[in-house]
Amino acid sequence: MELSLNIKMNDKLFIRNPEHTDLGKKIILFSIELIHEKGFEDFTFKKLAAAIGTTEAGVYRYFENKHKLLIYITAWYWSWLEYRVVTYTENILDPIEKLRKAIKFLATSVEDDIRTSHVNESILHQIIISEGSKAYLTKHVTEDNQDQFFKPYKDLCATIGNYILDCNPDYKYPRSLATTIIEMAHIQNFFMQHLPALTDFGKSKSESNILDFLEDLVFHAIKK
Amino acid sequence: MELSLNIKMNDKLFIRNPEHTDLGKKIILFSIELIHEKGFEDFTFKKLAAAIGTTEAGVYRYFENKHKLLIYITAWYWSWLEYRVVTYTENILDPIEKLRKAIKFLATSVEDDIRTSHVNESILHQIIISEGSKAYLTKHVTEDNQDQFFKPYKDLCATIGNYILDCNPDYKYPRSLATTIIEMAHIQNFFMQHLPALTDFGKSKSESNILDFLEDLVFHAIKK
DNA sequence: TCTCCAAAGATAGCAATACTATCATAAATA
DNA sequence: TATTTATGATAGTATTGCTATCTTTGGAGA
Repeated sequence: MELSLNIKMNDKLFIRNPEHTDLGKKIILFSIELIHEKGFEDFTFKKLAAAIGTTEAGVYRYFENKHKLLIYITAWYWSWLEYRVVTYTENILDPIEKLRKAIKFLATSVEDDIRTSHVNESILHQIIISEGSKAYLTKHVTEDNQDQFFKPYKDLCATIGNYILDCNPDYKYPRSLATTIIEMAHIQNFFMQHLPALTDFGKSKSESNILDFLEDLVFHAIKK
Repeated sequence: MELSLNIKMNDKLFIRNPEHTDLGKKIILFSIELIHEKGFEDFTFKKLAAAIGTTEAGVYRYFENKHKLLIYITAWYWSWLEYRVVTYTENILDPIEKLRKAIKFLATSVEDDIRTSHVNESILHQIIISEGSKAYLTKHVTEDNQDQFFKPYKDLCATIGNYILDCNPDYKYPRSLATTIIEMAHIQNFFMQHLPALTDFGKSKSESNILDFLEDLVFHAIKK
């Protein structure tokens, strides 16, 4: 039996749907590798084309520019992550345990998901940490938002926000706490790796410490 | 009486010290305006030179590239902010009140500081929110860190971390909580302005709500 | 007052980036 | 078999991100 997982993407993000063709899938696969290797600023469609063995024009047939491609892969990540969080927590009845498990999904590295052959989730997670916020930190965030590019992130935020409300219906900041968990999971991870003086995890450099910090933060915040 | 405030900057950040000349000060002043107006990606030294009335080569005599200039202005901001936090909280004896005041400084917009004629702090604050993290979200963060470019941020983080420990010496994550306050003050502000569904402040769009959220978060976290 | 020297202006040039356009060809489909 | 559709191959253009060189100017020291 062959598993496969398909995520429906906003079709304003691309010119031609990369999931529909071999070249399209290669563009996704190699762009994740190349952005991870060079960083988003040094990543170009020309280099991507060379890595794939196609031409620059070939890539431009799929994506308008590299920023749209970044939004595409970050949106894909949020969709995939929410799918995982929901799937793996749906049979947990205790809301505290449910939220705890969700935090774990948000704050922990992932193995490559074999159901998605054209995406390496492990590297993608690293990209989200280092480059993810560049998807929305732009002057055109409002137009991009009107085109619903950030809906997957918002959906995840709403889901986690509801988990928080299930623990404490009176808590006043469920969405802001949800984004705090998500953003801090990434930022503390980046700081731990590259600017350890900005964290308390410099010595061990272990993800489990970030998890402890976030759990401590969240469960104190929502304590009745 | 004329006030003036001078912040000593890491001299690896520039080729020629911009504080020493008229043109240098103009570069700082106009770059803050232009980055705010166009966003960092669309900001170029050519456009900056045109805005100032000098030439591209003129700007390159002060800064190696636009990324060094971004690090310069963010580092300046962190130094200036720490100076303010320390100055305006040093006579508060109650550690809880001291931390509360510090959070207010971190999470609230500023008026232009008249003691620094070549910097508009109010616009600078907006830049830090939208572009600040791009200073360290690069592939060369490690080299930049070795050159001590992020020391002002680390110093601020250590200061706030100590305020936290003054409230509760047993709290296990003072630095991570400090960066959480600082980063979330900015991210929640950005989300409130541009992606309100990611926060609980979309309706009022008021900074005081962010402040309430952060205070609630911090004082629950460090409660003995 | 002269000199000289640092700062700035003026201009040129070059490789890379970020695209757009056109034409040919191969494979899939009707 | 005709005709879309995807890709390949190639060219071209404006802008970006620099570096280099030569000239001018305005003050500080002799």
